[in-house]
Amino acid sequence: MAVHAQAKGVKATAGKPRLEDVARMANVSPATVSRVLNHPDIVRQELRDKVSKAIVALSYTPDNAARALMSRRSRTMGVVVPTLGTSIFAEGIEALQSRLSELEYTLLIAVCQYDAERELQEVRTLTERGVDGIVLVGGSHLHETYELIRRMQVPFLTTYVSESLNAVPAIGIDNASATYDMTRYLLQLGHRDFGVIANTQSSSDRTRARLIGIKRALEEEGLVLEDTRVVNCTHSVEQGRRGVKELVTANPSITSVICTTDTLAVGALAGARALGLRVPQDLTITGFDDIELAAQLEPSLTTIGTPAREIGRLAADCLANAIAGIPIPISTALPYQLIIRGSTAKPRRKPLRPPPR
Amino acid sequence: MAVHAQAKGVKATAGKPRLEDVARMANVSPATVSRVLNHPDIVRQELRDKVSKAIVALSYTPDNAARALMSRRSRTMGVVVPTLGTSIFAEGIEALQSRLSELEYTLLIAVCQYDAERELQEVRTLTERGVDGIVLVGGSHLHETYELIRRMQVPFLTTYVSESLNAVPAIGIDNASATYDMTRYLLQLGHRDFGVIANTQSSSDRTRARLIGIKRALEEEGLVLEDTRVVNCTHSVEQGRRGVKELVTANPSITSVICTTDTLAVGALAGARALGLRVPQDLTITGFDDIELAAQLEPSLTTIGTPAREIGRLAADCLANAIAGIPIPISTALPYQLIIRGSTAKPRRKPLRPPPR
DNA sequence: CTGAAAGCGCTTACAG
DNA sequence: CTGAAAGCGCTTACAG
Repeated sequence: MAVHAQAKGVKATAGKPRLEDVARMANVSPATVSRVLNHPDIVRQELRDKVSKAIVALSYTPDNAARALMSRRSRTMGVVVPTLGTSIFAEGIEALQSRLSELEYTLLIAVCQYDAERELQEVRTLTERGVDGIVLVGGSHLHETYELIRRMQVPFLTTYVSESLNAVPAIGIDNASATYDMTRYLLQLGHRDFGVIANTQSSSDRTRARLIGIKRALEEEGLVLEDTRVVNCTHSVEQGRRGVKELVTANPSITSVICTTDTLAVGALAGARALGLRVPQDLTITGFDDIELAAQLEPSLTTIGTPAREIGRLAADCLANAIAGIPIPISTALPYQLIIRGSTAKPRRKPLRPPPR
Repeated sequence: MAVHAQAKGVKATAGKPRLEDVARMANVSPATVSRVLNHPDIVRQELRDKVSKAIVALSYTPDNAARALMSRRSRTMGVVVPTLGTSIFAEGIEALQSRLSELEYTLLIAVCQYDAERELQEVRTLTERGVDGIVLVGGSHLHETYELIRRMQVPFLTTYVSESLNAVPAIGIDNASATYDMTRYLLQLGHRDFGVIANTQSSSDRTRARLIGIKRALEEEGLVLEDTRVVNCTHSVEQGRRGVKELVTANPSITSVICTTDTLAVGALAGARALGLRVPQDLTITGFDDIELAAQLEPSLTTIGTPAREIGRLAADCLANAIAGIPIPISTALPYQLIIRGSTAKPRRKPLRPPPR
């Protein structure tokens, strides 16, 4: 008992100051200190000043755990992204965090490596940590993930796609429309003989939408994209490199290769080079995302620009609004950009020489 | 009063189950449920099973705010990075988060854009959120930042540099030694006439160390790096582009340009191209970091590889260990790699033509 | 090994 | 406008 009391005594002097310490110093009740912190307008000026002084004097900061316990609000949001290695996700997160910081929220981040099970696990952790809102990427998630978040009764939105699924608000771009535009541009250049490299193994909904856009544009011209013209793969530079070889070997008449991401296109560029093909003279190659690298490559990459920062910033605002009772628009379609650079040109006239070596 | 009671009744059925609900269902005291959760070994098997079943039946998850309030542990770590736009930081964060997740910690992330004031502000937020540990990048931080963290009495470490400052444990590489090796390699190729592009405006300690390494190697050969040979700039591709023009214009005899980061080197490569200079035939250019882009450029970039993933993973382990009472080594120097690619060659024989256009 | 009780540091009806 | 009191959902000495 005596020991306990002493321990408490030590704590009071050495430990972090508590609300009570501020109250004592300012000669008011703890309730008043709390009010100064949370609803300053309902406290008389005089007391407000006394309390403020005491807070500064003790350099008091409220304990967030206690605060969260009472208010049922952690002032923390959670996000799960497939990876940070792609600059559009890195940029989006950066903007999300910056904006949240301005709104006085912190950001809990998790990476799932394009693995839906892992995403569920991370979402579970986030909900257990009591986040006030959740941001995911894309529209394909495990059923349990949706359920879990719904049970939490927490604002939730999906990013990088504009199409809402399962009534979850979405902020992003119309992927199908973007690849449709890209394909129309290539058709206008005169291309009729296409190959596609698509990371269908992962992030399935965005890739699927991108494939749909390509096919729609081709069909309008009476062209059909045969299965042999589509390489399905995972998401890596290496897969792009392999993909272009596969396509050109199987279909030497191909003049244009559409990749569903820039990462794949970077690989395709390298693969074309390895085959002795000049881009864009011998082969046109396009990407999607406009990663930082795209403009710096030789040739620079024709691609679709995604407004990643804008997505992140908007996501932050929408979550904060939702908590304040303002509903999140079910679908927010942001403008994308068709960025024409050096990797696209009119189709070559002559057939391809058989690959050297 | 009646209303209040009713509200409570509703809550008990509709809201999240609490520890007490589990206890009631399992016919034990709340204390026992808590023990099953935290110290299962001191609970009799039979009760343990009953409690476990009740937990599953109610799909109970403990409230972290309450838990944190009692245990003084949030099971959350915090990290502040200069940016996520550089792949080495993105990779490091990814590895840090993955490992923390395995250790059942969550990660609060903040970005400071190379701004020390902003870093302090974000650290302040992290400490107020009650993180159990903090990771920063590099060794140059505001005095207040160190003080703040010290007061928090929370494990703290610095990453990407191996040199410990202010007694803060460091995990990273020896930057000076890395650029020393790089410079020696260039000297061995025959270069004697150097220029340097350095982002001295930001992340000062790492850049400073890198400059020191360069100068040490040169001095050993009796060479001096004059001030006109060093372009001081901020961190962007554009600055690298500008830097190389400045250097070559002022000193046409330069044969080799050392950049303190890959981002600058990417700009330098583009700048050289714009000047009509071939790399590496006319000009040798080197970077630092081995960002993803480095291998894909044309020419590919000679650079220093930093073990970012390893740094992140180790940081997670060290923080967790520190909480368990195992002290963090004051300095952990990880191996870097000199990666020789296509942007470096022997110096040209002839003087540079005056820049075309 | 288990339960009753106190308490972590706050917030917010309630009563003045 | 302010204070005394209850309580948020847990954990952990303490006593059995």
